[in-house]
Amino acid sequence: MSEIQRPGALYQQVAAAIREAILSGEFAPDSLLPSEAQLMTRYGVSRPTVRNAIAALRAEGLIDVRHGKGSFVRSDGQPSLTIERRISRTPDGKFVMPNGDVWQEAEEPHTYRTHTTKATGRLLQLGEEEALFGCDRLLLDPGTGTRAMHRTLIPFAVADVVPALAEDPYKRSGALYRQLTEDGHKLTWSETVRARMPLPDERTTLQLPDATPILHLARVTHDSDDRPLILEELRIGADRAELAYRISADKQPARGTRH
Amino acid sequence: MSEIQRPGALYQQVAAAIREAILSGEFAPDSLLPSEAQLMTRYGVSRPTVRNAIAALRAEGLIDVRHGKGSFVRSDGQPSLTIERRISRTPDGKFVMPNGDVWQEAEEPHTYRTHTTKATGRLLQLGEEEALFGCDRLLLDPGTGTRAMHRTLIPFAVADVVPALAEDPYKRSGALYRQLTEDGHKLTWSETVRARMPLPDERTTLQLPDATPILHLARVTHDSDDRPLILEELRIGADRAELAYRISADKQPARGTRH
DNA sequence: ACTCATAACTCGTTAGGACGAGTGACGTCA
DNA sequence: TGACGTCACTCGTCCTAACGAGTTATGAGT
Repeated sequence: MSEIQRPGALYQQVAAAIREAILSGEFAPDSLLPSEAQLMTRYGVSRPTVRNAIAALRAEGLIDVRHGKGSFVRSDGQPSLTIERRISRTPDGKFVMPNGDVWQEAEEPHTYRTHTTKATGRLLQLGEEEALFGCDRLLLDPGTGTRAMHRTLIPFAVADVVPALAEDPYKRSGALYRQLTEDGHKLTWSETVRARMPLPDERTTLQLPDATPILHLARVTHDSDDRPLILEELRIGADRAELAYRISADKQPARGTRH
Repeated sequence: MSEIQRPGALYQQVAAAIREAILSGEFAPDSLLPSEAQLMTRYGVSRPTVRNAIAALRAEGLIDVRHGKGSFVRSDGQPSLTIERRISRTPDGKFVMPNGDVWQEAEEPHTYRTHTTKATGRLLQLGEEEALFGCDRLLLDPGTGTRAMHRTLIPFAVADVVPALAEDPYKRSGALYRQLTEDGHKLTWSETVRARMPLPDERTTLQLPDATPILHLARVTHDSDDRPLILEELRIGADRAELAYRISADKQPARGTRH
């Protein structure tokens, strides 16, 4: 029967006590926490209060709760998959996507036609409602079981001008890059990284645990004249994967980047 | 009185109905949702059920709830701050950190001495319990009000060998890089990006809304012989900031990256 | 017209109760 | 011995009830 007094609401005091016990190591990772009934008597509170405290800890990603079994301290293990966001070429000029070979396609790719949104239009330097080729892939890393959602978007307007893209806009990235390079294009890439909570369909598709954000990457392939050719998006659970970049120190002065 | 029947629990059906209404535009961003009492009569359920549904939508980051006012549709605005993770040099060799000038120090830096953990030791290619200089900064972007937590870690063992670091390990990054370069070091950088839910102290320090993950960056500065010199960590709320990288296509074959 | 107390709304917290559903151990029966 | 059903334990869902606390509009009083 621990005494609690500190700050604010009862359930927050209970949550703080449990959190402290976890972070101090009293409850080891993967170990079973006391049941709701035990916590009720231990802190002298009602079940809603205990459940409220547990809900707070779940939202922090500190514990996992399994129906019929109990609450477990989540092991804050490192991500098991490091995704190198780099593009390499073998001496004979062939593109090699780091990690590109480990990804399998868990389903048949889904190809479709769509239009730019405000967000995708901005990245492709287009207005809204511009026509696009779209291709969605569900990728799977058999080694770790990690899943990722991949999307390729190519504007009609670009495919009209670039034969390599009109031929088959639904190729995989490495094939597209190679084709473009063979046609004489000098490619550059820029990538933005964001994180957010998953929508329900992303949560089920990626098989994410509670309180797990997703990393959302947007990679734009540019031509030598800085015209955007391809937009690729990758969504992946942040519990299993991390991104790795090599940072280059170029000789040009930095430009302003706020927008 | 909308009818609901679909899947699983009652509160999930209610949550799905509200979510659908939001995503379909029936409830515009920043608009006020019906109150709990109204939702109770509208769906014919009790208050706990309504609150459970609302809690689910909060955890998804879809709505914000303000005590005494109501629930509001969160505007899924783009991040207002794009952080260029690039290192540039002016023609005379001076380092320029993109965005480096916009950051102010919201507090006096906190310097201390600590030891490697399993995670930081791995990045610095050291064992555990190796002595480190530490410096924590709370950064502030006055333009957007965005806050970020920055940490610099330098091993004693490195400072012993590299005079530029022993002199003052608590300088800001740009000054450290310049000093090292003047001393003849050829620097390279690698960076890993992860996302996770914030701990309570991070949540308050960074002033984060509900269901907002943080982006966690770890940048390692390497010497020309690939020895790690400096580890920098940056933690920032994913609601306000995104990261931008330029991806280089180098000529070397890719190495395996799984670990 | 202005000030300020009150009322009426909002969500937040806590309690108590009841039943459903997943899990695993135990014991019975074949 | 083995299969299987029961039971006790876990968390999940749903309800009623009451009060606290923040916000805003209303209206009375000055």
